[in-house]
Amino acid sequence: MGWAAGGTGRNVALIDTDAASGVADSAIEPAVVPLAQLGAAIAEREAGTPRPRWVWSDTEHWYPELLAAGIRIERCHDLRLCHAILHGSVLAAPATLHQGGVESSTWDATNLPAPNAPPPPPHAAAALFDLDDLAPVAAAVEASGDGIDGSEGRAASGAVGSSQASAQREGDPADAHESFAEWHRQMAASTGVPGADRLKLLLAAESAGALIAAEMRAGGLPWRAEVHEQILSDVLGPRPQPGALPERMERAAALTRAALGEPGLHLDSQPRLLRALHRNGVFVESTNRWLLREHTHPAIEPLLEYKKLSRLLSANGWAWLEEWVHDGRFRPTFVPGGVVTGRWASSGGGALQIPKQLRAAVVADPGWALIIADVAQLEPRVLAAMARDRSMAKAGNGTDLYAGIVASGAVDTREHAKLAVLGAMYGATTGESGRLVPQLRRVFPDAMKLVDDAARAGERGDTVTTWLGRSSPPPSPRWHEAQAAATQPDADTADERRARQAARDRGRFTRNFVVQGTAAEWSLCWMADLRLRLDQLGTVGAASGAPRSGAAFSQRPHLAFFLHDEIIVHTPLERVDAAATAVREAAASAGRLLFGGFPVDFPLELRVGHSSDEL
DNA sequence: AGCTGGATTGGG
DNA sequence: AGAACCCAATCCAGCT
Repeated sequence: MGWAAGGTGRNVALIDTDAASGVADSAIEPAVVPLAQLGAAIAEREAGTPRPRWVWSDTEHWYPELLAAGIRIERCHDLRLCHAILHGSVLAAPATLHQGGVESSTWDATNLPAPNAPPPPPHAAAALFDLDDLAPVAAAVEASGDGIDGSEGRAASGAVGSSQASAQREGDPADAHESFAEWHRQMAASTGVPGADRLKLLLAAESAGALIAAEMRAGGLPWRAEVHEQILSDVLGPRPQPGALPERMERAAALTRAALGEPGLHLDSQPRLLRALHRNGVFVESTNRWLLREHTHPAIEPLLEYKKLSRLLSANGWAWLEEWVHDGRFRPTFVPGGVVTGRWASSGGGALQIPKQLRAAVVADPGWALIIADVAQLEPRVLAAMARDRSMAKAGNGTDLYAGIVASGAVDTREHAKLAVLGAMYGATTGESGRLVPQLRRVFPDAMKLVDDAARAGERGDTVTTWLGRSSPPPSPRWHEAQAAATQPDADTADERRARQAARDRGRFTRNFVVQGTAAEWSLCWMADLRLRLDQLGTVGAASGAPRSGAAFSQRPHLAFFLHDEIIVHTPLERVDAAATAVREAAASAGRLLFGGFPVDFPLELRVGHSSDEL
């Protein structure tokens, strides 16, 4: 069975996508469930076999409340994220989604054309994570008026009463029918095209990522506030009164001001600080740490100390702790697909920039452990697999790809191997890295051809596409203007220089895009696969007490953190070994999902322990 | 008062 | 040390 859900009012409409398949949209009558009973309705269908794939407008909108009620779902299709992928992808059949003038990369139901794509063939939504998943569920939650009872099969249209409800119906992207129609369009766009399998895998992985992001926020990263506070007081001094600076900062500031002979100097103002430095004979262009370090004035050392402490205080000080850590959990907001390449972004809490200094605050609960796993040299391994470069893949057999590259004879030291590989992926042209790249090109021509081709495509203004089908954005109008200006008869050397510069910049972007984006896809598959494996390990002990926030994770191993190529799993001690095995197996599985039988290793550095500091 | 862009520093 | 790619968060300056 399958269900679509949508809506933001007091009632939620569910469409059985199997029953509705082949039925004209106007004839589809959603089952209406009061919003308060949505959790129970979903939980009931999740308990069945096979479990449905929920199709909904936006995981971020629907899932947190379900999680708070202790309800998890196994799989979904996130229309917003998938629309963004399909809208930009050169692999997707364009007409189905682009028709009607949808320009925004964000799915906006108010701009969508009337559904005109034929209903997908039965089971079209079966995704690669479960080829036997023949039961997509579209869940459309629909705003409607008062007095609707929840009997299945009842027409939602009869429920529209108040003008407020009508207004919500008109423009609500979560509307059941809109969701159902958009789902049809997305299936049409991703079915029967070359590369459909990859695209479907990407849509499934992206949607799983949306579930994981919500679950990680709900589950949280175990964070000991008292350990964090101890670090702060050790480094900054005791917590100051509001408005006052911590002792150590105050001292560093005073020493700096004294050395500069300006007792009233405001150190946080770059222009004023710069002028003061100049007056003291320190002729730096900026207050950048590396520039300052080259000078020997007595103000430099305390100033650098002040800047370091200031950073800790403002980014991860007591205020951060109070805002982001509650009940022993750090709950950042992860933003799947938030970066053009497909990497995740974060919003609030600075989840992607936790300084290593504070890692000691990440401590497992009593009776629990942390599993911290990261992939060694993920991006070059992904590159080797994409390019089917067997020599480079072979260099990555074992644990250290850079050592393997040295063994291949391309370069002489591990440090040079690292510089050469990073230079190849980032497009270095100068410096030591730039000089080493040609040596790599000689030994790994296939891998280098892939990134070089991507760079040339970008320089031409073409889009490039990741392994699973996420395409780079096209060049901006400004970019085209710069290129056009350089080809005019009256173009001067400055025009030409600008155009060449813009082309090269874009070439470096597309060069990196294919590798970074495919690495992000590997990580998504790793996590999505791991999530299902961890769920199969089941809960431990007896669930006790009433459901509370986070109850969905209270007794089971769960993903607690993700950062590009690293994950942290928080697990009951009884499940440590099984969870660690799952982490490894999921990595191997991700490699097979993306690259089939191509012989490429993705070795994990995997540590198990109580505190992330000791690991 | 609120926005934008620059500078800086943390992460991969 | 960095460079070269992708970011977020903070503070400040300068603008409307």
